Amino acid sequence: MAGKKQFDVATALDAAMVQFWRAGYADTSVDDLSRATGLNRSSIYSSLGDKDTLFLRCLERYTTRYGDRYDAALSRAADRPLEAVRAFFDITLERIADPGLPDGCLVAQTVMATPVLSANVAERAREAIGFQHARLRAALQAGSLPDDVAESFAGHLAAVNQSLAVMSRAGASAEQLRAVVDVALDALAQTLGMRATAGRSSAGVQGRRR
Amino acid sequence: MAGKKQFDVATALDAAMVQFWRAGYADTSVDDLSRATGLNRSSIYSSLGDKDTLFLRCLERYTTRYGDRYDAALSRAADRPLEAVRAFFDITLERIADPGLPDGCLVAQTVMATPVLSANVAERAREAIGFQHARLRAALQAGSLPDDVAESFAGHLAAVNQSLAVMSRAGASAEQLRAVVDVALDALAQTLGMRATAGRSSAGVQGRRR
DNA sequence: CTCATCTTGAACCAAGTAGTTCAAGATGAG
DNA sequence: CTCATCTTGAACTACTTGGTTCAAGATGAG
Repeated sequence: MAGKKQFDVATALDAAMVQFWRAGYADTSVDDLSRATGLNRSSIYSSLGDKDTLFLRCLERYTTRYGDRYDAALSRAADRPLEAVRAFFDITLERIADPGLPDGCLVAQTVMATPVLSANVAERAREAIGFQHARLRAALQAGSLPDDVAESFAGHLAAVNQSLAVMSRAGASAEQLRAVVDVALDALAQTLGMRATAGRSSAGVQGRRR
Repeated sequence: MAGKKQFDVATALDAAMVQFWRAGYADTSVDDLSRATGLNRSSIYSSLGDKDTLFLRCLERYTTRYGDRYDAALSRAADRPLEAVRAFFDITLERIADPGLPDGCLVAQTVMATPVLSANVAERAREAIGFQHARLRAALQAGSLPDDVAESFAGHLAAVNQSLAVMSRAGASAEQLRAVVDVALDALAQTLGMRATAGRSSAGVQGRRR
């Protein structure tokens, strides 16, 4: 298997991303990456870069992939802000429920390791959290919330979203995570001036599509 | 400095705890611990145990220390549930604001590293989160919230508390963290049947005592 | 077939890792 | 002063880490 052909870089990047996502930067050796991607050490080095740059590429891959989905979920915020935010959290909940993907969140994982990571990596992770906050604020503003309320609520929702990463790693069930989100959604429904419950249905085990 | 005298084990444990807290298990070498405690490698090994047991001792130290404070804060939940929960979050916010202590939270840090930690350690960290949930639930029940509401709200508040660890590592300011908490407190005030705002004052830079 | 191209496995290196041992020295109790 | 006790620094082992190099081989294009 050599010659002109090449392995699928996208697949390899996904595998590396999942490895970093699961174990974090410090706890994944280049050997781990080799095993995860099925690529040789030298192949990784030559075509994926060293550990640091590879991690950066994985982080970027992660943030743009899910960032796009979060944006899509929030796109209907102007019409139906509550539904939009619910869809936003569904992205996270479904990702966590996906058995083919690790628990937690690459960004949360990376942010927590900030004190021992390179400056660029730490900055990128912080940036990702900032984006999350910004897109939630924009959505809430579009949903006709006053600027200051949108600001503080967006911060709260971004924090709750990150908390799901921690709680999922702590072994919380899908229902428990859903309950965490539902309380926030109820609060949002309240401040949006609605009276209907925010859909804190008995939920059941929520889908595992992805 | 030898003979019959001995160094202060408590101080050394605190130093080791802070080191683990800041950098996490994987990213602290025994050399780091030696530097942090001022103790020799062999002294650490002989009187503090190997890295794993030392970490466990630090985790225990952390959870009981702050666990006691959380309990104290929630002790007035029966009379004034809102104030009690606010005091609960103040423990966390003051800890984060303390310049002599790392950002984040040892428990959150540990939980996030669950997939690469020893089983006992991971279990201990999960347990700590469970305790947090339990003490919040008990407080809300004492505050005369229905059992099911107390249950889900406790889960939410425990999650928000953990989110502060993530957000502080992401560089959030004290005011931003306070805002995250205030939204949750507002929601709690609502479901407690109160109408007064939950004290979302303009807060100011909150104290740094301890 | 031929040859340029790419991948691979293995080896290597310097540094760091956890863990352990021990002689030398400092100290305080008697 | 004497001596048992404790700490210390250094050294050592066995292993893993990230990073790099390179000859051998497989492959496909011409």
